[in-house]
Order: sequence, then structure tokens, then C-alpha cells
Amino acid sequence: MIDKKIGLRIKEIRKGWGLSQIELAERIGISFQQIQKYEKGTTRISVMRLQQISDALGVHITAFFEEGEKTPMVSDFALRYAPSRDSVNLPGVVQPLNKEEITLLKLFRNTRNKKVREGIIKQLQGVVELGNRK
Amino acid sequence: MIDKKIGLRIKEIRKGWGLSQIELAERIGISFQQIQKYEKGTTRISVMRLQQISDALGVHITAFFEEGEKTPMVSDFALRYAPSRDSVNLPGVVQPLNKEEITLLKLFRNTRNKKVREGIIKQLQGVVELGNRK
DNA sequence: CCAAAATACTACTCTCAGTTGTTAGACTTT
DNA sequence: AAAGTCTAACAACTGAGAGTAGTATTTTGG
Repeated sequence: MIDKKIGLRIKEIRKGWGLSQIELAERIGISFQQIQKYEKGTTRISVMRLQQISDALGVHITAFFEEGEKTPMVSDFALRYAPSRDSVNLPGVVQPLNKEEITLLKLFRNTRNKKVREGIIKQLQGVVELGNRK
Repeated sequence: MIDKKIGLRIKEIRKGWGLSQIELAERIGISFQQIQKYEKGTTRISVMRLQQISDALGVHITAFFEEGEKTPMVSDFALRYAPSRDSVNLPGVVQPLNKEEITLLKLFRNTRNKKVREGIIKQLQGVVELGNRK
């Protein structure tokens, strides 16, 4: 019961970060099949394991026990941003990354040249600037 | 480690209610010796069991994870892992976001025009392409 | 459309959560 | 002061299920 809920949360957050079961498993040092069981809720999760998972996902362990949708699922130390786009969203509430954003991030991270990265950001700033000044 | 801390918390709260190990064990339906192990931290506690214990003690399960006052709202995963990010970067591995990446994401999310977003990604793909084919 | 990555499902192994039994201290009560 | 009661600590044993590995199926993206 509770393991089922926790499992879903794990999956949610993992996907939010664009991680595969394999990647998450490697961070923790267990098999990805075991991650599957956690996510499906077929085996009980120990507190220790959940602690490791929390660390690997960059969220506080209590994130798995907070009921309701209005609770931030992903640690927002990073993503505390107000302006929400495609939905109603409370300030400070974080959404996991969508596919497009994950692609963006992976590419950005593979861009070693600092100048190039800064250029991309500059460019986006320009675009947003234009867009807002209607 | 974490089991030890949780165990102490259980003992603390149990005594706070003036309950014996036996009484607590009965409420949960296990042997009091097992409670001992939990309190000593000699066996790993499953989330399910901790949930039962929380219920039996009349506290929310998160009570066991809240550290003193200095509770970090956020796991320090990012702090521990982010610094090394610039040097080591495995392909496809996603980590919590650093400052630069947060900026990127915020801007990206404020870019309403789908075509523009796709353009940015295309552009990055080109850059990465060039960079890798040394 | 095809290869490769990601996820799902199955069968096996071996750890360790949980049980039982014993002991010891800390109190009452007679 | 001995005999009963209550609590907690520790040891030895057992089997459920946590964890692994192998294979099949789905999904991705090129």
C-alpha cells in the first residue's frame, strides 16, 4: 500500500530528472530490476534504501510522505521559479522536466565550451525579451 | 546509520507516551524483541513498518526524518555532486541543476514559441555534433 | 523500418527481518 | 529475603522476501 505510493513517487521524480531505471540503480549501487520492484511496489522499501534513493534523486526523504498534489515533488533548491507556463502553478512549486527540457539539458551539458553556453543563454534572453515586450 | 537515528527517535517517542516495548509491539502485532532491534538500530526498518510505528505512536511518519532545527529542506546531494560536474560528465547522466542550467531552464520555459525552442535545440545539437567529432 | 535503449517479467539465491528462549535488573508484596 | 511481576537486553534459529541475473517485450530516435 504505502510501498505502492512511494514507488509511484520514485518513478515520477526519476522521470522528472530524465533518469532511467538503470542510471538511478547505478547511483545507488543495486540492480535496475530492484528499482523496478520498488516502483511497482512489489517489495518493501527499507528506510535506508529510501534515504539512498532520495539522495540520488536530490530530494528530501519527506518528499515521499507528503500527500496531495500541491506538494513539490522535486527539490526546488534549483528550480524555484515563479512564472509557470502551461498550467496553474503555485510559486515555488516545481514541475519535473518534460521531454523537450530533458533533451535541452542533456545537450547543454554536452556543450563544453563556456562561451557557447553563455551565447545560448544570451540568445534565449533576447528571445524572451522580445516575446514579453508585446 | 539512519536506522540508528530512527531507532532512538522511536524510543524517545515511545517513552514520551509512557509505553513499554511490549505495549508498542502489541499495537503493531510483532514481538517486543523486534521493537528492541528497531530501537537499537540492528535491523533495517521498512517504510511500511515505520508507518505502522508512526500510527501506533500517533505521530506523522515525517517526524522521524526531521533533524533538529537545522533541517536542510533540501538534500545536499546537489552540493556534494555539483562541483565535480564540470570536469566529469558521463553521457546521458542527469544531475541536479547548477546555476547556469537553472537560468537556461527558466528562459527556455518562458519561450512560448515552439519553433524557437526547437531551433535552440537544433542549434545545440549542431554544436555538440561539432564538438564531439574532433 | 531497424537497432538499441528502456522497461517488464520470471526464476533463483541467500540475507536478514522476525520469532522464540533465556537472562538480568528493578520494582513490589508477604 | 524470597517469591512474583514487569521491563529490557541478547543469542540462536528460520523462512519470507530483498536482491540478482537472465530473458522477453516495449519504446525511442535516427
